[in-house]
Amino acid sequence: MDNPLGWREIKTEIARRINSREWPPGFLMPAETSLAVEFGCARATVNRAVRELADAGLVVRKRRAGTRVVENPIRKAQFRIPVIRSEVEQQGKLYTHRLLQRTVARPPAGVRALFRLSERGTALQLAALHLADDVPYAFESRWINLVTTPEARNVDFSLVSANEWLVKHAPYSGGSYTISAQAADDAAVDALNCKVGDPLVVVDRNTYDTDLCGITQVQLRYAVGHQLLGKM
Amino acid sequence: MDNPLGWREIKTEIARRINSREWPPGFLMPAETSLAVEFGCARATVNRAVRELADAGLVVRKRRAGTRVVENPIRKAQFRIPVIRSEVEQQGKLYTHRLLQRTVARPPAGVRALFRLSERGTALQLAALHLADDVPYAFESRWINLVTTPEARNVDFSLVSANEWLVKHAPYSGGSYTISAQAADDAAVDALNCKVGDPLVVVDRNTYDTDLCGITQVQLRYAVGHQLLGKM
DNA sequence: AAGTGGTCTAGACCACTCC
DNA sequence: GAGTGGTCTAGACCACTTA
Repeated sequence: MDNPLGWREIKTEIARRINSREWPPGFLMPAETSLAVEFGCARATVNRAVRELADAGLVVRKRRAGTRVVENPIRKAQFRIPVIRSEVEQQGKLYTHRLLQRTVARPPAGVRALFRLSERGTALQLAALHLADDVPYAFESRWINLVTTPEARNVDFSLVSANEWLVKHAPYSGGSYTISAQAADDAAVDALNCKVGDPLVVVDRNTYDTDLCGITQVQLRYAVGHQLLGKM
Repeated sequence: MDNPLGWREIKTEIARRINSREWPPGFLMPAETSLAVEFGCARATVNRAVRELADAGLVVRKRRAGTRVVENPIRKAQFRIPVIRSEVEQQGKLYTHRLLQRTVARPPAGVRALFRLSERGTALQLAALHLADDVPYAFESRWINLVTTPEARNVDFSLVSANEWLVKHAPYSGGSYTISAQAADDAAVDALNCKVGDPLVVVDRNTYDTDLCGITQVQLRYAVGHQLLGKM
């Protein structure tokens, strides 16, 4: 060993051995202590490197059993869900939004379950349009839980978009989403200025607080041709 | 302090303070050393906790400047891109696939650039259909770089799907993808047994080796109604 | 029973950046 | 110059799992 190796270099070197099949799928890697000797560093440094590889899904670690190169690498793709304003402004465009609808109503069963509401419970329903340089960008249909987030009742969502307000004012712990393709219906046609039947990227998103009680449920229908970008 | 606190508990506690607005957006957090004193642990333990929060995008760390609660939390969503076989089998269905086309041809300009080919260079072109319980699941159109992956020329992709083979035999360093919604064209109609114009979820994916030279380019068109699931 | 990874400690040095 | 996070060390104990 010439230089003191950092965890990044060790991680890269191990990743190289895995990619080059020097350590093929299923291979049982040397223990941390052995690697520490090989690389001439402390065990903690190796640990950091291998832990990152485990986070990335390249290896699986088990106490006593050791670290194995994964058989079927399940790649974890990441993509960022920014506030739409940032997304638009990063393209160098002017972001605006329009509140189309705001009512307090009884939500459908799915949302009711998510919010843990009784059959007669109500929630805040919003519809809004996000625009980039005055061109429709995404059409938002949202329910907000007034039990977990009562302050939302008095917010003027024509001034602040619900997304931005919630991000700054609602507690947050996690969420789930689904991406699908749907044909534009009449509401979408009006809002997004497209034709009936046009294929739209649709993102449905649920957000939970720390008790896993639903805070908000939102459906975003993006304008025709929109692409979600990601990395692996 | 009663018990010795682990980094998970510290991470949870700090996340709580951020979610509860006790430490609002933009707030300058105490330094690691202070937190170590408060929590009665070593600085490295606090470091681990705060580093994870930084990875999750809740705080931003800068040397000398300290750690700040982020203003516009950009949530990183993750979703898994498994081998389609696993995806189907996890639903308790029988996975099969059919090779529809296999040619060596001159790829379009986009693929040529990705693979760093000359104008007259060729690559392997595949079309395949993935089925779940004999029902069309996804239609795959793929180009494979025969420079980076020459062994692909002699593989029988009617026996092993290209995805599975590449995952096990091609070096890998990274990739990018885009998700969009597209109307079904004639080819998709034939393969996926749908109607012309039906909205389909389409995933385009590029994969690179360690030199950032393209290995494969693939487009997956999922059957009508397919949803991609993710977590945040 | 033994060997693995998971975690923590107390200390150290360095790189960076703000003052 | 001084204070922050980034990293590394050498050692320790523990939890877990397999043999």
